[in-house]
Amino acid sequence: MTKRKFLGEFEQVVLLAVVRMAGKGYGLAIRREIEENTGRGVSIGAIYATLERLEGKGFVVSRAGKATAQRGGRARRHFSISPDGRNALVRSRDMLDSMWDGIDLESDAEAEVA
Amino acid sequence: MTKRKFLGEFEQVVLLAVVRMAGKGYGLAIRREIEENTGRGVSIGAIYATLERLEGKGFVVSRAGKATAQRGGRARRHFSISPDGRNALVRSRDMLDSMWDGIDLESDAEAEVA
DNA sequence: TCCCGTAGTTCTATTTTGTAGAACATTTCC
DNA sequence: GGAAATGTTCTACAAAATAGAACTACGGGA
Repeated sequence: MTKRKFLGEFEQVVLLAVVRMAGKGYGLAIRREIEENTGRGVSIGAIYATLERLEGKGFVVSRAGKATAQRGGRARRHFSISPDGRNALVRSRDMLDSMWDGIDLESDAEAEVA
Repeated sequence: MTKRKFLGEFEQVVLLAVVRMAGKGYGLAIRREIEENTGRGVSIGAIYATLERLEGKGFVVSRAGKATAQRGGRARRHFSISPDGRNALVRSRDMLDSMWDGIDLESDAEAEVA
């Protein structure tokens, strides 16, 4: 029961997609958002599993959309980020930033050690 | 055997620490580097497991340090990043950056949806 | 010499995350 | 009523994260 202190790699991505969709995000749309923004292909199962976990941790909240919208198909489940989710995102970003700080990978200045 | 396209969250951190240590990094020192930079406490087992995995993927290389150094204790195992590791780091960073692009979590401008 | 302390790495175990895709649900339109 | 469209849930499993005990190896003193 080791409580994690930082978001997983994919959790960050999904949570950011939720933020981007500004409350209008739902499974398929979130997947699209990620694919369009990053070119990264993801399965729908991966999206929901992650969303589910994020909800369990209180980082997102979901609510059922109106069933009868002007289209065919099942009702959407909309997701939005919570204050805790926002904090988690910032914490993860800051942590990574502090590790990146001062690093310049392009300049070939890697020290060699005998 | 689903080949992952991006580094895991902790893999990124460890790999960055390896870069920071500029070839002089080894297990305990890498742990210290992470803890000092981020305040994040990590077990030594976590460090080695990740380093091992990274090496298996060809993202770091390790070489045994001189056994008889001017100190007690076992010989160190030094790690340095590989060109592939550098690419992986950049890819992961860019992917996250593209998701963060345009987002401002501080400004309370989250849309509410009815 | 042998024990102790120090410095490091390995090993063992387990939980959490990440991943895919089939199955299932719900609504519209012919 | 059945097909097509749109979504979500379920099932399974691989990979990553995590902890800490065990083990290894050297130096220094009694």
